[in-house]
Amino acid sequence: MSSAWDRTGPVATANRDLREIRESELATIEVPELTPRAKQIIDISLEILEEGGREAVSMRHVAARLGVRAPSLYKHLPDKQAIENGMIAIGLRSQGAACEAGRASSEDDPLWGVVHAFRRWALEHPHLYDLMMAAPLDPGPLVRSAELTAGRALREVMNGDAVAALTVWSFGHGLVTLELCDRLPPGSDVEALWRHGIESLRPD
Amino acid sequence: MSSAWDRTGPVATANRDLREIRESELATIEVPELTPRAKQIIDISLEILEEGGREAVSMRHVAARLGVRAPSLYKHLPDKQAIENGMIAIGLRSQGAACEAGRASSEDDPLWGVVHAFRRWALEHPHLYDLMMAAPLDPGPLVRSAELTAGRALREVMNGDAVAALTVWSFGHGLVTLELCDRLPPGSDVEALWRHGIESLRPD
DNA sequence: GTCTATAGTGGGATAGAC
DNA sequence: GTCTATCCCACTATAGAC
Repeated sequence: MSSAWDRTGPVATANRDLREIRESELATIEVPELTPRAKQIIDISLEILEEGGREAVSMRHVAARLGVRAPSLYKHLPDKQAIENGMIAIGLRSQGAACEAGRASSEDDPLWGVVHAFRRWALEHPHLYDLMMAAPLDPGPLVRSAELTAGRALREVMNGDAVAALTVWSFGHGLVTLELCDRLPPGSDVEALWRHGIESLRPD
Repeated sequence: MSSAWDRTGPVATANRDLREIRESELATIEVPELTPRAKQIIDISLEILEEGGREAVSMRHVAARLGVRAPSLYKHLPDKQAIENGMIAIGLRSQGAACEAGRASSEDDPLWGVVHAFRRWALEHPHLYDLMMAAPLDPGPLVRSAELTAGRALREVMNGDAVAALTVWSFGHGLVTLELCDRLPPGSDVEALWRHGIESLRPD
């Protein structure tokens, strides 16, 4: 069974740029430990989310798939928000790892490697992407450290240029959202949109 | 199902002038009339939405603000989806009108006029923007015609270039969404992000 | 066109027994 | 750690009286 808690390795930082700022914060965060049972509950919730979307995740459904009753969950997690935060943290780390892998596997064009991985991950996890992106993030250490991990590959590949990196992120987030919501005109050449956007925003 | 989609057919829009395609479809759509009472219900729902977000809009709340009971609403509208479609249609038309006004009031740089109006409208109507963009649109004529109206100014200002227009839309939608969800790093120069993105994506 | 009454379904969460 | 029982909440929607 694949561990949803995989992390990406450390990244070398060079100058005083966005990379260094984020890395230094990441180093100060202590992520609280979850019990094995709590992790299991979150993994099961994730399965239900990816199958049925956000509304499918209820304490009753999660408990049922675990073979217990809903009240039992409260012995392991304080409330439903804790489950959601756990799912979001896993999603952010998974997305970050995918982008990092895309960067590493595309040495000649690492930006495109990251972007392609970003898009693929979102299309493969539409409901998790929705959960991750639809609301402000919980400021707690669990989610916060995962958030910093998620953007690492893009920051790296944009050489820590904050404006350039956030601009590419905005474009990619917007386009993948339109794709997921089926909002592009029928017959649109989606690949051409990605190419045009990224080539226009690529740093010189 | 979708009579509006069927009129256009699966046309590849990528290499054609998006203006003509959309305008010709818009001309064929007959928007169904709503009774005055139905319009009033939708307007009240819109007030509640803008104040309290999507979850605040329930048949009970809408009815309460109208001074009636929830079951009475069903004499004027078939179900809750009809209310949501009405709100979405109003939102799309309002956004389109704002962008059109922005274009007209910025003769020297109409693209920037549209983009600025787009951003301002979204920041002023965050919950309505969320409702409009968070899910696939109902294919019926009411929403469909409003959708075509919404993108008119941007299509015009991009000279009907579908790829360029949709790329700018993706960027703008992504960035304004990140703004609304408070997902940009603290201290980000948001204006700089808009400038950098739009100037990079602006057609020559 | 509005009302009362209600069906039917779902949700999060707690208390206390075992 | 799990259970039963329960609370209280919310929601969409329908039937039928007035």
